[in-house]
Amino acid sequence: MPKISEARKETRRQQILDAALICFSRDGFHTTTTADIVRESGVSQGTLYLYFATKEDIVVALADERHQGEAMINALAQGEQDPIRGLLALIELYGEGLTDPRHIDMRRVGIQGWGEALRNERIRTSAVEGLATVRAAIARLIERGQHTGQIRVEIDAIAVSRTLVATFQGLVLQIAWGEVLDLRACGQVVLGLIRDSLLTPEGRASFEAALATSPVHAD
Amino acid sequence: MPKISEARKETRRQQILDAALICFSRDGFHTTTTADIVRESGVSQGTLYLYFATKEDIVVALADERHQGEAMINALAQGEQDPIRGLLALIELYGEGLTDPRHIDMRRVGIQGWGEALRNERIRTSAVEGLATVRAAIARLIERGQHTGQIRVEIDAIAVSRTLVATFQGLVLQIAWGEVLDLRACGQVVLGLIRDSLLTPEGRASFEAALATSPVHAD
Amino acid sequence: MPKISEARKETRRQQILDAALICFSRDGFHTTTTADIVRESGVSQGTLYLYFATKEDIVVALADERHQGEAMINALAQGEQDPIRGLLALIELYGEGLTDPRHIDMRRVGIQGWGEALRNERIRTSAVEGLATVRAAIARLIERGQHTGQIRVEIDAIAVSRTLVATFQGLVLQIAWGEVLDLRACGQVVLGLIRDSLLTPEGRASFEAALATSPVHAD
Amino acid sequence: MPKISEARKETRRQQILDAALICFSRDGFHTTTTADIVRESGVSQGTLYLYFATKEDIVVALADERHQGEAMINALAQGEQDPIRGLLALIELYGEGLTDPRHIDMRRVGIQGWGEALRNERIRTSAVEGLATVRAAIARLIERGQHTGQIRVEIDAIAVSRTLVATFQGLVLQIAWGEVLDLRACGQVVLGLIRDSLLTPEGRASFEAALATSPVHAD
DNA sequence: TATGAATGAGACTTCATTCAT
DNA sequence: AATGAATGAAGTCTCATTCAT
Repeated sequence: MPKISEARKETRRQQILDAALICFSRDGFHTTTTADIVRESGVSQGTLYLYFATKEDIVVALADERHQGEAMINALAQGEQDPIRGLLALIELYGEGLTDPRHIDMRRVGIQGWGEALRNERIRTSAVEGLATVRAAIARLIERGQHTGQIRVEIDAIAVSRTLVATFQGLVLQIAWGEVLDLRACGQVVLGLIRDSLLTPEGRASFEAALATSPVHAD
Repeated sequence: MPKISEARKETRRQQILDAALICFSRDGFHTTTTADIVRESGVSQGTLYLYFATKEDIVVALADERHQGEAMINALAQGEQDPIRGLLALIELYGEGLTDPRHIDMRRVGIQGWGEALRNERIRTSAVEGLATVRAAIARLIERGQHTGQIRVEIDAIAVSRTLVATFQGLVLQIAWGEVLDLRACGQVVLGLIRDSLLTPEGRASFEAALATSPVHAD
Repeated sequence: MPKISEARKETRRQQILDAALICFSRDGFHTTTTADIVRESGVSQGTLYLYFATKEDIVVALADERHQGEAMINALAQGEQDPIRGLLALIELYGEGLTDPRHIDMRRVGIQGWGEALRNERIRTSAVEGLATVRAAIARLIERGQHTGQIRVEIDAIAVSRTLVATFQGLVLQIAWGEVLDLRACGQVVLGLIRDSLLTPEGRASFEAALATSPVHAD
Repeated sequence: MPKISEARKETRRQQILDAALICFSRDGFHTTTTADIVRESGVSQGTLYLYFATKEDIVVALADERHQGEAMINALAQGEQDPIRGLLALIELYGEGLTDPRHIDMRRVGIQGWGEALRNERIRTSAVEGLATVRAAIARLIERGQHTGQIRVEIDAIAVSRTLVATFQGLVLQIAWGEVLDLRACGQVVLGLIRDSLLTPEGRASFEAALATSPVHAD
């Protein structure tokens, strides 16, 4: 029987992760010391190691946390009946996530994680799974669109999904660097790709209809 | 009159940078110790600091070196008379650079640099300048294409260039992670965007002609 | 509530300072390594830096510690009702301090500090304050003696105090160098200065009386 | 037969010592690097070691150089026929040396040397010999005064000479620390000691006569 | 469960000295 | 005789982790 309730334990854990996110965003994984996290979180040095075995575990835990958010977003997109609508919903959601100030630390830490993932098995696994989840969601939407005749059958769903995700990743990076970019205009470029390159004439009709009822406008 | 020729000095410097690139690619900036670089390069601890004042200076020097390569590639692209041909040349060159095994360490180190750039002024400057160089080259090609009537005038050249660069960045990342992706197919997606979304009917003629004489095939 | 009592903490700190004093006396500030202090004190490298932020801080702390001892000695001297007695008490105390084997390391380190004080603001401040404290005590005794008519009014109290302190400093140095000197005889020279050059006839009476009840004999 | 003339060699050597003096005065022995001396002197790193085997040798050479100056001063004092005049001449000369701006670096380096002398045999030897030279000169003057009946026979010549030198040392220190002190007044204290405590009535007559023809005035 | 003092391995950097030219 | 690039030992300080309380 635990002396401390499961809920209280989770609160503590989250308290540490929140602090770590702030530190990592500000100073990077390696420059951040456990002492920094301790200071930021208000727990003691010893307590930190009661919840995480190593500093690396904190990094991994944060990577996994990001992942969860992505899974949620996708579920949302798959819920759409019309695959074109689903695609647009996904783009819109990710587009919003790109600039939402509440996620700025997450995005910054995520970019650091890209580098870590090159050499850290656990982090790469986490990153690649996140990538795969989104990619699969997009690919499935495209395949559904091909079945419904809205998307051209000769389109390589995998390649498109990879490319779209790549574009998002690059935009995340540029925004995090403080580049001033017209995200709306970039979104139009992506929508242009979909409309002009992917869709069949029937698909284009759904596309226009979807845009009319969506905050993302085509021109 | 220097006892050691300027050339010899440059060789030494490069020797250190080469070693550092290998180490950084393998272990990351922070995990790599100066002792590692010393071991890899064959120079002594003291000599290392004869050529670079701090470890950070080595990182920055590598960032700047990458940058130079990019400037060269762009000059190449601007040489093309036909803007569409120039655009395709750029895409082809970067596409090749994406998988060229000689640059694998550079790409891995570059990705680490993305994270550093978030917090290190000198590295961000270097990274952002590299980005700007490529972006500007693409934007100029597009604008030239708009003047020649090959590219639709309502296209936002800046947004397209940013988006294209973003896509490249994302693909660099995915490839570095060891993701197995059909780069040819992804290239087709990008070419599709250009052909279907950017070009005028006249532009499309140049496009087909250019592809016919290029290693990147559309079908 | 601290896990470790304030007293225990102070003990640790003193333990380090004691070790440092021994090392500095033996090897000098610059030749002494933190490893030496660690070895001598029995604490670990890490612990050393838990109590002192830098090696220089240890040096400064030792300088300040010396200072405190001096303040105490002076309070003692000011307690004397008769200024002549006070003066003699001071001289006697300092004379004893000159050869007391318990303070040998302090004196040696103090001399090193004289050199450091030339270039180190914090150490100079500490040294100059110590000097000023003693000087002021002597000057005040002299002024009191002038008011009571025991010391000639045309005497420059400040100059005398400075000169007396200077003499002490020089003797400290010579003794530390291992010079074999007859400290009793040197004391007589100083007493001679006071008796013959400073005192009024009335003062001389107190002087003789004071000597008769003091361990320093004029014979 | 040397390739380089003895004179030119000596010039080089002095050039290095001059630079070292400046560096040591500014930064201290230990903080000064051979690179600093090289920079200040204009010779090369290699050349430095052509003239001095080790950095310590430079320090010792400077200590010995100081020493020579002292020997000269004393010869001057011993030239005086009248021992009282000689004593006053010595005091005057040293008093001037105390503030002469041309010797400021020498005094600062000398003070550093006091600390080094505690642990470095060669430097202590040099320092102690310098001290002994001056002390002996003063003692001899006093003994001569005792023979001529100008100085009281019960005076301990050794103790007085030690005490006088000590006073000078202390004043050197205080001045080097930037203490604002009335050197004239301090000189009067020392003169007072001599006149009131050391001299016989006959001696006092010579004393007054000497002062009248000297820049150091008693009243 | 919580604390925070203690640890010690190891990182970066400096610098006196050497030696090939 | 003169140079200055090269060396590598050693120094200061940091920090992830442990453990007695």
